[in-house]
Amino acid sequence: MKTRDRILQTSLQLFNEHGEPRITTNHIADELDISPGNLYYHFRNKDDIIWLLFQQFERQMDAALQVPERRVPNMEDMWLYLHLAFENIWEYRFFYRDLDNILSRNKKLRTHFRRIIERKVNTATAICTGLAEAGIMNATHDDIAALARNIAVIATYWLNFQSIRASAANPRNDSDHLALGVYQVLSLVAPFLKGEARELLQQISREYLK
Amino acid sequence: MKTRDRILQTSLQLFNEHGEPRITTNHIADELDISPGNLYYHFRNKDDIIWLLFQQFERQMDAALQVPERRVPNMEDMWLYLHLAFENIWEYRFFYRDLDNILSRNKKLRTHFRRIIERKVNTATAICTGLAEAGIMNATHDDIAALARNIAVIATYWLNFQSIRASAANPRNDSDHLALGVYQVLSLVAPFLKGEARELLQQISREYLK
DNA sequence: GTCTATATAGGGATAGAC
DNA sequence: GTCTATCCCTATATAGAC
Repeated sequence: MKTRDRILQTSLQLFNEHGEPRITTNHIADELDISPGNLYYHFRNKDDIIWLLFQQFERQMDAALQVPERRVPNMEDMWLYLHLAFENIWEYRFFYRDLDNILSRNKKLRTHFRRIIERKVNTATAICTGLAEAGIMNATHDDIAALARNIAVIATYWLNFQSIRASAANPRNDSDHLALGVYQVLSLVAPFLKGEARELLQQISREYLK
Repeated sequence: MKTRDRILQTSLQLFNEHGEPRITTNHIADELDISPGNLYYHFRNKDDIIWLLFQQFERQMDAALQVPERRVPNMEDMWLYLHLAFENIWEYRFFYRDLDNILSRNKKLRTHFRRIIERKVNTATAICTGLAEAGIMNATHDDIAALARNIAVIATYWLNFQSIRASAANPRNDSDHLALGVYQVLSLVAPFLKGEARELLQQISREYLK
């Protein structure tokens, strides 16, 4: 594996574990048993590393947020869709932990991140509108607008919320947090669904949280 | 006004405006036209200032999160309740901007903040259970549990979410952000309400967002 | 209570040898 | 590509005079 890639990989891991502001370029170099000078041969500065990591994240997120099919999505689609998004966020969670801090240092990154947020809102709106038109969902235009914003907030901050709540006394493993996040988003949508779809969703949720 | 209080006030203002990590003790002293040494006469260190500010916040939040009356809360109660909570968060928003960062530095603060979060969830649960028992709300125990968590997430992170989305091109004033936050939370609750209560809520929301 | 001066430490980043 | 050595800067915090 090339040194450049090892730096990226190790940075991601350390950032996720300890938070980006606490990890210095020296820490990264130490962890890799390379010199700080070597690190600066491969990257201009710390923000450069972060930018590269962000681009990886953005590519995966763009892929995850696509709604490829033309048909109206069903509940299983939504489940899969959310799961992919949450896994991605989990993989690059350092980003979300210090979001304001990181975005305020880098204008380009801020623009791109905002685009991801808008895309979350738009995709959620499109799916819900599709469900409403198909007669599966019962919601007005305003309902859907508010719902889509709430979906985006939960999808963005759920892991942060959990990491504050989670206590050492009552540990859960990582995938539990993701599953609960998906469940929380689905429970936002559920009350707007009509009879059968709603029950199907509850069934999936129960299965999922076991 | 005592120097000690001026330090607290100015710190809060600078933290809110620029973010706590970017404001040093020197910045605070500069802004007040006092020496750094003077600042350290009044406070042991920066975390001491933050802790004092947190205690102010906690006191106000505890007051806001009380559900004093014994009667079942109506929609206007909820509106008022949420509004107080959001105003409080807005006043100490620096805290929420770099939440993980600040909590990871101070264990005592983490414990207390977690308590506030739990209290948000519990109060939301209590109100919803009250509404359900009064026949105003239609929701199972599990519905309410998920709903209360979502309410807490939106109430905690809405302002962060807005500050990322808000663009310089389309400025809104502060109170608009707060109002929209209250609306977002109410729209979480609305679909579980029965006929009249739901319409009353929509009416309040419309009035509120004008 | 307040100031000036300063110690200490750490992070970001570069120069130049190998 | 990689290392060693080092520079600069900034932030926290203290000592001691006034």
